[in-house]
Amino acid sequence: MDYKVFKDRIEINGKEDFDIEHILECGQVFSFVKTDHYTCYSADKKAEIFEDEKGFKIVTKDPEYFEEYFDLKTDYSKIKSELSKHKILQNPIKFGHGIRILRQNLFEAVISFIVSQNNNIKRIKNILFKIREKFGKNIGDFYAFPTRVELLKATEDDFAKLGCGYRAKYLYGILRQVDEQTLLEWQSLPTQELRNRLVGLIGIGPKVADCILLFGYGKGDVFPVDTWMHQMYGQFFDRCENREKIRNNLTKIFGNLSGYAQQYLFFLMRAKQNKKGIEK
DNA sequence: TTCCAGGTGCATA
DNA sequence: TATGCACATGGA
Repeated sequence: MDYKVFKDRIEINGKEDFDIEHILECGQVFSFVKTDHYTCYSADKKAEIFEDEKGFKIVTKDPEYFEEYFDLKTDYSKIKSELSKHKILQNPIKFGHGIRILRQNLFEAVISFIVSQNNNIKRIKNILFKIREKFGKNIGDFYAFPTRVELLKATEDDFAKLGCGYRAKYLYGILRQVDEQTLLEWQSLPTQELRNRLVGLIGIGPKVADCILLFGYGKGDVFPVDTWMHQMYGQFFDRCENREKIRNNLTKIFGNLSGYAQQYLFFLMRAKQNKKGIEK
C-alpha cells in the first residue's frame, strides 16, 4: 500500500491493506460516525474519510497525527502473509483484509474500554459521545475527548446519569488512581509487567487490560478474550476453557501478532452473528 | 418479556 | 485456586 501525506489530507492508494469500514467496524474503536462517509474522532482531533475508486482520502487538519493513528507506516501485507500460515485465520483475513490496528490515544482508550465491559457497541458509542459533550472542550463542530483534569470534575452520579450503569464507580475511581503521565511512563515496561499494573487498577480486569495494551499501547502480543472470542474458541477448537487459558493458548500460537489475529477473528465472528453483515 | 453485550470484583469453599 | 453471583442499562 502506498500513501502520501499532504498538509490537509492523506491519500491512500489501493484498498487491500486499508479499508475504513473494516478498520472502524471491527470493534476496536467507538468514537466515529457513519454518514455517506466515516468521521473519526480521537482525543481533540477529527478526520473525515472518503472512499473513491482508487482508494481513500483522509481529510484532516492533523495529517501527521492520523498517519500515526491509522498505523500507516506498518506493512500489513507482511502481517497478513505471516498470519495466513494459520489455517484458522485464512478466511478471517480474506474477509477483513483492510483492518489495521489503530494507535489510539491512551487515556481515551482506558476510559473507553472500561465503559465497554459487559456492554454492547451501540451503547458504548452513545455513552462515550455523551462524555465528550458533557465534559470535553468544544472544538467548533465537535467535542474533544475530555482530559483527566476535566473528567475529575465529574461525580460518580454524573457518570451514572450518562448511562454508564455500574461502571460509573469504576470511572470515578480510575481517574483518582492514575494520570496520563503515569500511563505514558508505563509504555516502556514489558507487556506482562504493564498488564499487571493495569489489572491492579480497580475497574480494569484481564480483558480490558488486553484491549488497552493492544489499542492504546500498540502491544501485539496480547489476545483480548471477550464473549465473542470465547464462543469462537469453542467452535474452532471444540472445547471449553476459561478465558485466561484461552488467552494463554492463543498468544502461544500467534506470538507478537496475537492482537492482529484477534481482530480478524472478531470482525468475522461479529459479522456472521449480525447476519446483516458488513460484507463487501 | 427475556436475553445479552468487547467483564469485573468480591464472597465463598 | 476456582466458582458463582451481583452489578446498570438499553438494544434486539
